[in-house]
Amino acid sequence: MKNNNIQKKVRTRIAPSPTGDPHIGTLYQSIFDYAFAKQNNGDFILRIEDTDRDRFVKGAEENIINAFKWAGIVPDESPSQGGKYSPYRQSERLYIYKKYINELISRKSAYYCFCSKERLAKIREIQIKNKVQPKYDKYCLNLKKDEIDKNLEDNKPYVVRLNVPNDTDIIFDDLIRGRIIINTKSIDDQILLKTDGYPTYHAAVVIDDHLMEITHIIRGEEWISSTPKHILIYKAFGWDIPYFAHLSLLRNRDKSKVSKRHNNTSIDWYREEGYLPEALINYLILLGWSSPDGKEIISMDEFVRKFSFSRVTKGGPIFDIDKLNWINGVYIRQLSLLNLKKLIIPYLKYKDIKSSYLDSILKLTQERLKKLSEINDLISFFIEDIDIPKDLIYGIFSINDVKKIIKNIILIIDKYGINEESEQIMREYALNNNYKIGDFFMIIRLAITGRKASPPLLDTMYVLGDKKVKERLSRLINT
RNA sequence: GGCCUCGUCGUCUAGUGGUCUAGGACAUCAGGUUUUCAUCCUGGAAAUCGCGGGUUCGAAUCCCGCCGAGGUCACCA
Repeated sequence: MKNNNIQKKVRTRIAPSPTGDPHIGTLYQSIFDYAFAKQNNGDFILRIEDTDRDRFVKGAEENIINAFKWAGIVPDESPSQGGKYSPYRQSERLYIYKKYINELISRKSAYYCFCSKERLAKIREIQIKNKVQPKYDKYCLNLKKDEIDKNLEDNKPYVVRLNVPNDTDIIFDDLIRGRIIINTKSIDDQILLKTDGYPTYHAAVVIDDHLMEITHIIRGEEWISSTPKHILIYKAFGWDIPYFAHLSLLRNRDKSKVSKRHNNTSIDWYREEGYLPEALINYLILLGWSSPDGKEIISMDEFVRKFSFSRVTKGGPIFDIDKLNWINGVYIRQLSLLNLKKLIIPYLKYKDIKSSYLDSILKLTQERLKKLSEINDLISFFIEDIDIPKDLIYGIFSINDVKKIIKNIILIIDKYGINEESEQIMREYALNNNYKIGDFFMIIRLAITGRKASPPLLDTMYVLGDKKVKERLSRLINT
């Protein structure tokens, strides 16, 4: 394959369609586009592919841009920032496509097609019945010039199709998969311009990628089979063919392409759940690539430095939320108290906690968090009143023992306060009365926190303060 | 169905002819960190390298065939 891109500035792009929520698969692809571009001091471009007016969703573009901003993947050029190759929205580039598609027609690489949908459906039906691959039969390729002119004059609806040569091997060297050969026998005369005047993806993507000087097309595996169409278009124009790299697709548990039915595919969901963007990106990196030193906790900066296509994974990884949770926990634990607090406040349902009180609580909670959204559940007993689980408590000791113990604890706190000394005295008390230490402290924990698991008891009591602690303890024995 | 891609522990992966009785991580199990949970530490179980042939003194690694999974075959991207 002839290629002059080697000396050009590296430029990659991500080209999402504004058809719904910002998709996790889009982010996955973009980290590779971004890393490769940055590694080579190149540019990473965000282009919006909104040529399908039926599936267009209002506000989707803004959501995509915000999701990328959250993830920290900042494009060098995009519809919102602009750039040298504006506009970056395909719907605003219609005049460009028209011009180039007309050029293709004049070069005889493309042709007008006036076939009705009914006729198309019919030949399709026959082909399927005869078990041959459904393909357009090139009927309109042989239209006479005056016929075409008349149809155009009559405003007869038309599309423009790519004239795909018959039985030709299209060869390209994928940066991840090596040489791929696809014969044009399996390729239809792709529509380039739709009746509504919009180009199809295939036309727009090639024209834009060329005009925007994209050198490396890094995208999902689902595009492999249409790559020959794109190559044919590049060749028809006489343009340099960019490098292609096809990433494997993220999978559901059942191995199908990752989808809403089985997974949370919206980037927004991960933000709402309280995944840190750095953790999500780290996880996505791991799914598609392996570090030469085997390191699994890796930042985007490090990825940019170490990335190479040869270490990109070929198999389609199953999205495993358990591992993401682990990574997220690692990142949360690495946060400074100040940063944790800053990040967690949007997730807090308790809005009027004293700052210093929140600090004390967070110190006890940080290493127990896997997701920021877990915070409310984890700290509720510090803030709200609790239900004392009497059944659990009296399942451990008898009512009489419990009353005796609690009374003593209150006495100890009255006398010594909450500190290591008083804890030691509690322990001795338990020992002297032959209470199992674990059980002994468990009933205190249950009485004070309302739950079987909590941060270390002494610390918890200390943060809660002796007034609240005593109030909860007495509530248990007074009812 | 045609074409294309892929196939190592449950999951993500390392591995590019001998150092592989296949290494790491998550999850899981057991123990420890003189009270729970979490963190941390230690250890265990877990992959006949999809299957069958070949090449070779020697194959997860090379070749052939098969099987399985996925993708794609739209006036969607």
